Amino acid sequence: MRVTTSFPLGTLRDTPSEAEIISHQLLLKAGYIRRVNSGIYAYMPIMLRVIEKISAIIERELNSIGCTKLLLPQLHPADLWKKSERWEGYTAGEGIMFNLKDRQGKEFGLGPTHEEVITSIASEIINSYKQLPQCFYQIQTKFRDEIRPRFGLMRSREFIMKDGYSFHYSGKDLASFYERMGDTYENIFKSCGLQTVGVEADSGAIGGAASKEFMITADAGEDSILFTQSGSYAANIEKAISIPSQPIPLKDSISGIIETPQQKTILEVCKNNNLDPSQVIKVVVFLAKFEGKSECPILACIRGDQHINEVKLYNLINKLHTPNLLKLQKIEDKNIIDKNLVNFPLGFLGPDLGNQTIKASSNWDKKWIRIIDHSASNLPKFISGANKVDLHKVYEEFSFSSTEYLIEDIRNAKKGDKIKIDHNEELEEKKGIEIGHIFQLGQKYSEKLNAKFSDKDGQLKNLWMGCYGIGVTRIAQAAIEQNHDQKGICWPIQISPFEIIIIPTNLKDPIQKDLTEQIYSNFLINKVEVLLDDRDDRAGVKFKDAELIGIPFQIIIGRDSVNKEVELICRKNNTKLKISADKLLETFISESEIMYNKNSQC
RNA sequence: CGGGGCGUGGCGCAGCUUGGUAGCGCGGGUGCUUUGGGAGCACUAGGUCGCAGGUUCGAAUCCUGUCGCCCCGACCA
Repeated sequence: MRVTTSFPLGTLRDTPSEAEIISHQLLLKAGYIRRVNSGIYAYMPIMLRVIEKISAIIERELNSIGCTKLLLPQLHPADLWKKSERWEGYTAGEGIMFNLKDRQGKEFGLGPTHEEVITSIASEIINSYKQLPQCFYQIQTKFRDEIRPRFGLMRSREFIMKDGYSFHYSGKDLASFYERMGDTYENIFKSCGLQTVGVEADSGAIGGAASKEFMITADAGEDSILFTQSGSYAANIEKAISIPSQPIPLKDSISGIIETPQQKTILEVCKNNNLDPSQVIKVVVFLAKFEGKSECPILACIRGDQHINEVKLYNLINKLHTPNLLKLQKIEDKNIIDKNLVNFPLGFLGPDLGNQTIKASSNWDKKWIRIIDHSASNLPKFISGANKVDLHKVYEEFSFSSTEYLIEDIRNAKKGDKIKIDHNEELEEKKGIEIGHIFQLGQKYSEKLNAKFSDKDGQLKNLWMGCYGIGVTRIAQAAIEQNHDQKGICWPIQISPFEIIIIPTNLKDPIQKDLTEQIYSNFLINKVEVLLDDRDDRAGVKFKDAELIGIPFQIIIGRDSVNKEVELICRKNNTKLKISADKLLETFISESEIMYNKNSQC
């Protein structure tokens, strides 16, 4: 490709002010993407090459384990989503599915994910266990009406994703395929030249049993991951399970009511009364809103030095109740409290708060759902609110197991926690960018969409399903977050738009020009992905642009052309090799091979 | 949705307090010079100052409304 005639670069001198994180700034400045609207981007030619590189790697690896590529529609009829009971959750309120009506008033959604569509189609073509297992995938634009799009392609409203769906005759077959897919994902990311970590994950709105996320570690990441140094454990903080530190026992001498005027937080209570947070149980109130408008108030209790994990709490409540849980929110708003609760001493709540605090006129359920975390359930003696303003009290021999309390894990694991009692390894924390996620869906969708097959015994059974996503455009940006320097992008060669860029420093010099053309055509003939910067610009401009766009190798053709000598430069570590033009191709091939094999090290 | 910030040429910004011919740097075009690290000189094109009302002889500037974007949070794959 020639910059002047077929491949305009569109680099910018200044960084557009809208970009905050480095990878987003570089994508814009180096001319890879242009913003069209909030969370909507055009992929420029140079970006498309990166996308196609990543896609090709994904296709190669998935095909190697027998997956089949197809292309599904983006307009999804509402009926399908109503069958899976996701329509309301995905469109109402803060749902993320764009939706619209056709000229006849029929409702449609723009596909944010494709479980419904693929399941309904698979059920039509899969009749017998003999056709199983089967895995279909596509690489296509997804639409999500994110509440707040941000960081360029990291969280955009329109993005390219590889999504795959597998079908099985048993949970066991699904589980083994899921493991295989996990290995394939590792290969894909390694083939892209990326460092990733696989972590246990919450399965979120997609639902299902096991799920694993693949993260690129980077400070700009939106997720927190907890892991042990040895690699024996790694999980998203939403899912991570650990052992909390030991509580400090309360003194025997303390008992009865404690006056705590204006002390509404754990910290204030501890500071003023010489207590440790681990001696306190905090009571947090939530409201669960279910599909069909029913609402239940929740008392969630946890040791004072720990934090409630709202994802765990959400999943727990969703599991316990039949209508789908739409929303879980903390009750803090005074208007809501006044309307639904009476004698409600917020800030001084204890675990024995009575059901009579819920007003008869409220449309809430008239009974608190009571949940306590393991960290607090067996404290023999603890401090908590006395259910009266400005008072706390010492609870002794309060038994959660004999009351209406559910004892569950609703706690955020944290840095420094141990993962096993007899083990000294402590959890560490890092930020990560989620680029892949695999799920064992089980039979959730096949049940709802009536997707059945005949088993060996002739009985109709629900298909077992898995689903597997990779954020293609997100990988591209995350790769930059992981591979850049002060000058610009340093692509891993595996996903770089070109392998090499030729920079003639002065095209008016006929010797340089001839040598440039000769080298360029030689590279083309030998199928090297080469970009020729044939602009009539000063050398400095071309050097800067080449560094900015981040192609791993540069050939500088300059003064030494008279002697048929050029320079070969490695973008990443800036090594320069002065070399005869005759040996250029073979040197490049061996150098680039090293780079391909060594995961983008020169 | 709550809080904060910003809308002025392709990009980055000044001008607004105190109303009076719409500016600067970069980028674009033409010409000459220059040519290994974002060149110099000269000429040049390009803007309904987000939009709509209002105040005024006169509004980028003041007032009201509205739309959009960015950041933090809430929320969410």
